[in-house]
Amino acid sequence: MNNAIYLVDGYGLIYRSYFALIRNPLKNSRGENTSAVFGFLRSLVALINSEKPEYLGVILDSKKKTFRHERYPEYKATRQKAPDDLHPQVDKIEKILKAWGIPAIRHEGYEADDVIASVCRYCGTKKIPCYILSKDKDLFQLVDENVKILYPDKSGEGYAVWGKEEIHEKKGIYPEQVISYLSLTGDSSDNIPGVKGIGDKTAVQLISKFGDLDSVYANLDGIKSESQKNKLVTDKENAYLSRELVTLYSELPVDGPDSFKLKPPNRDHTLALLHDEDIRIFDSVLGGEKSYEAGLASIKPGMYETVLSVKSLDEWLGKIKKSGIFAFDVETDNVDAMVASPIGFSLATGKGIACYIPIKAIGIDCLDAELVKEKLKTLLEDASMKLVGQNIKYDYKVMRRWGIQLKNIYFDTMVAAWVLDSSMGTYNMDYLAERYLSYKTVKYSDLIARGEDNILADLHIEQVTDYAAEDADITFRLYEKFSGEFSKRENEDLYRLFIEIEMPIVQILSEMELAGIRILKDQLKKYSKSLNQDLALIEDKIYKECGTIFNIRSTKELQKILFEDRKLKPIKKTKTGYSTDARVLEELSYDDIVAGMVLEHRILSKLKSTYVDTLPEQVNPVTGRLHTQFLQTGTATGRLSSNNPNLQNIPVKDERGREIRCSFVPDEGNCFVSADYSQIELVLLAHLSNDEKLIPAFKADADIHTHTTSLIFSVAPDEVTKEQRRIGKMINYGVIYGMSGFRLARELKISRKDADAFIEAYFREYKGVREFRERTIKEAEQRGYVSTLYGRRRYLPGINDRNKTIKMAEERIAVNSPIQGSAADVVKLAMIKIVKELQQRKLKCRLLLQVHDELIFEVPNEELDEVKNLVKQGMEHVIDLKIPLKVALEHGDSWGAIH
DNA sequence: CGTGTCGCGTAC
DNA sequence: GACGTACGCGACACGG
Repeated sequence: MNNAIYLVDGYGLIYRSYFALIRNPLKNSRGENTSAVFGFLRSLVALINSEKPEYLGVILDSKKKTFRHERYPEYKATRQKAPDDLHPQVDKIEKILKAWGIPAIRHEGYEADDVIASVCRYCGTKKIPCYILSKDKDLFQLVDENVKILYPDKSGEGYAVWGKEEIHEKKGIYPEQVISYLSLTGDSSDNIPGVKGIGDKTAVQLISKFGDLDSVYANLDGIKSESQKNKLVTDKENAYLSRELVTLYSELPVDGPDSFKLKPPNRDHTLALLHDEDIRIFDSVLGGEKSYEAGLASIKPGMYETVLSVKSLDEWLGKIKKSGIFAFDVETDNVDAMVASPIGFSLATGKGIACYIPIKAIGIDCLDAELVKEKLKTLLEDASMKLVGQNIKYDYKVMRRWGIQLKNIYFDTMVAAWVLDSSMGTYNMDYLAERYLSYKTVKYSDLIARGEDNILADLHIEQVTDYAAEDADITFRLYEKFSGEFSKRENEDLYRLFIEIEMPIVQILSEMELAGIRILKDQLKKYSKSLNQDLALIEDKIYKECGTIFNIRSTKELQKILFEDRKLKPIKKTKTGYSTDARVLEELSYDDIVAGMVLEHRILSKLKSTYVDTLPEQVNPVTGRLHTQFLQTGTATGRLSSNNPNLQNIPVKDERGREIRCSFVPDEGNCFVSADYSQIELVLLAHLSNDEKLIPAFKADADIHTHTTSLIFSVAPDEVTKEQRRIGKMINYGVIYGMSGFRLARELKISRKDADAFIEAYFREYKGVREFRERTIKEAEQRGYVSTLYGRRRYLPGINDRNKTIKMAEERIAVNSPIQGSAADVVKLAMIKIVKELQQRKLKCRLLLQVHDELIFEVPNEELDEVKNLVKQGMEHVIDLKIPLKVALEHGDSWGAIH
C-alpha cells in the first residue's frame, strides 16, 4: 500500500515539456502544437507507473494575480508572455486530467508553490510521506524528513529522489537555507531582485558560512571582500523583500488525502480527447485495445497488386499515363546506386493505388526484364509524365545505368520536406511517413536483418510487394501533403525555390555523381608508402625521446605522456581531460620537442588515413572513377554536402595535403576547369546590408581585406602591413560567423581588449553591416526564421530563449545563415544555368564537382576556350546584385595544378 | 563484433 | 560560454 501523497508542479512540467521539443514540436493533424500535452502526460504516466500512487495531485497556478503581486507590483513583470500555442494546451491538459480521474488543484490568489507548501505542512502534521515532482529551486525549501523532491532527468520519464542530503550535495545548501539563498541571488525569471551582483557561487558561500540571511547581515565584518560587503549593504532592503517573496505560504486549508485520491478513468472520454490530439501512445496504458503501433495507420498486407502479366502491366501503364503524374521507386540489390541493379519497380498514382513489378524474384514467374525495360521506357522517358520520388537521385542513377533516363523529375519528397524545414536532420521516408502522415511503414530492416546477404529478390513476393509498393504509395501521399504545404500563401517563396532551384539541381547532381572523377590510384599508393616511412621515422623518434612506446593516436595516452611524464602545462581542457589539439601542441612545441613531433605525426596520419589510403579503395571497379554522393538535404543552410568520399574537404592549404589534389586528373584529351566565386559571402554581405562603405569598396575592385584593415587601423590602404591585413581578414570572416572578441583575441593572440576594439572599429566603419545584423536578429525574433535571397528559410526555435548562451548561438546562426544560404542559392542557380547552356551547345564538357563557391569541370581540350568563356559569363551574370560577382577561372592537368 | 560518442582535423 | 556549415578518422566505452 502506498499512502504517500504525490504533488506535481503542473506548470513547471508543462513548460518543460513544451520547450523540450521546441526544435521539433509535435503537432496534431490540425497543425496545432501538442508537445506540452504529450510531454506532460508522458512524465505523469511514468510517475504513476513506477510509484503506483493512490494519492496524487497536479497543482496549478492561480489564473489571477497573487498576493505577491500586491506586495511587489514588479513581481514576474519581466517574464516573457507564454507562447501563444502553449495556452490552449493547458486547457486540454486539464480536460484530459479530469477525464482520467487525476485531481488537478488550484487556489485562486495563490501560486502552485503555496498550495504545495500547504499540503506539505499538512502531511508533516499527519506524518504522511510527500513527494514533489519539480525542478523548481523554490520548492527545495520544503524538503525535510517527510518531504522529498522528485527531480526529473533529461529523458522526461525518470527522476532522482532528493532529500536533505541530496539537495546539499547538488546545490551546496540545506533546504532550510534555500530561502536565504534565494534572498541573495534573487530570481530573474520571477523578477525577484535579490542582491545585485551576487550570484549562485557567492550566495552558497555566504549562506553556508553564516547559516542564514540574518546572520550574514549580522556579521558583515566577517566578510573579507569589500565589494561583496558593499553590494550587501546597498541592497539590504531588496534582500529582505526577496525573502518575503520567496517564502512560500503554507497556511492554505487542506481537505485531507481524499482530495488527492486517483479515480478510475473514463476511458472512452480520455481516449477520445487524446485521439483528437493525435496522441495514441497512452492507448495501452488506458487499457484500450489499440496499442501505439496499431494506433498509427499502416498497410493491410496484400493490399497492393503484384504485376506478373503483360496485360496487367499495360493496364497500370495506361492508368498512369491517363493521370499524368505518378510516384516511382526502384528496388535494388545494393544501397550504392553506382553498383546496384534493379530487382523490381513500384508505381503509385493515388492514395493506396500502387503496384509492384518484379523482375527478379523466387518462386514465381515474373515478367522478362527486357520487356519491362521497354515498357517502362515509354513511360519514364516521356517528358509529359510527371515523376514523383523519394530521394529520386538514387532511382535516376540506377535507371540511367540500366538504360533508362528519367525525363521529367517533377517532385522529390525528400527535397520538399527539407525545403519546408531544413533543420530536421533526417529525411528518410519512414520518418517522413510517421511525422507527416502518422503512418507506420514496413521497414527494410523488418524484412532483412542487417548483415544478412540475402536481398529482396530472395523473399516471398507477397512480402516484397507489401514493402515495395508501399514505398511508392507513401511517396505519393507525401507528395500530396507537401504540395498542400507549398500551396499555402505564406509558402509561395519556398515553392518557387523548390521548383526553380532545388528540383532542377536533382538531375544535375545525379549526372555529376554518375560522371565521377578520375584519380591516379598508383600515385596515391606511392604517396602512402612515403608517408608510411615518414611516420615510422617520427614514431621512432617520439618513442626514443619518451623512453616508452605508446599509441600516439590515442589522446588519452598522449595526455599521460605530455602532461604527466613530461610535466608540460596543460593549456585547455576538454570534456574528458586536457586538450592535445593542434593549437595546444604548437604552443607546447616551443618548450618540448615531442609536442612538435606529435604535431607532425598528426598531419601525416590524417592525410594517410582520411585521404591517401581511403580514396583508392573507393574507386568504382567498373568505371575506374571516384563517384562521390552529394547530399542535397545535408545542411540547414542550403549548401550541399558530400560523402563516400567527401570531395568537398580535400586538402589545399598545406603543401603535403595539396599533393593529394594532384592525383585527381581529367581523362586523356581533357583538362580541368575550376571556376571560383571570389569572396562570394562577403559580396553577399555587402549586398544584403547595403553598406555604404563595403559596396563602393567592392565596386572599386579593392582587396577587401586590405580595405577593411585600412578602415579599422585608420591607415592608407598601401600602408597596411601584412600583420595588420591578417587581422582585417580575420575580422571580415569573423563578422560572417558572429565571432566574439574572446575568439578573435585567442585566434590572433592579442589581448581581449584589443580584439574588442577591432570589432568595435569594424562596426563603427561599416554601419550598414551593424544595422543588417540587428535587423536580421530582430526579424528572426519576430518571425521565428531567417531567409535568403531566394526565400530559403531557416527556423530558429531558440531565438527567444531566456538562456543567454542559447540565444546568442541562435543569433550567430541568424546572421550567418542568410549569407551562407544566399551564396548556396547563387551557386546552385549558376549550376543550372551553365549545365543548360552546355547542353544546348551540345558540348561534351561535364560538371564534376561543386565545392560551395567553386565549380569544377572536365573539358575536352578543344572546348576549353568556349567553356571558360561560357562558365565565367554564366556565373558572373546569374543574378543582378548591387555589386558585380567576380569569378576566378583556372585550368590545369590535375586538380592540384589549379590554385 | 557492432554501435555510439569524443576529440580531432579537413574544407568553404 | 565564447565562429557558421559540413564529413570522417581512430580511440574508446558499452552491450552483446
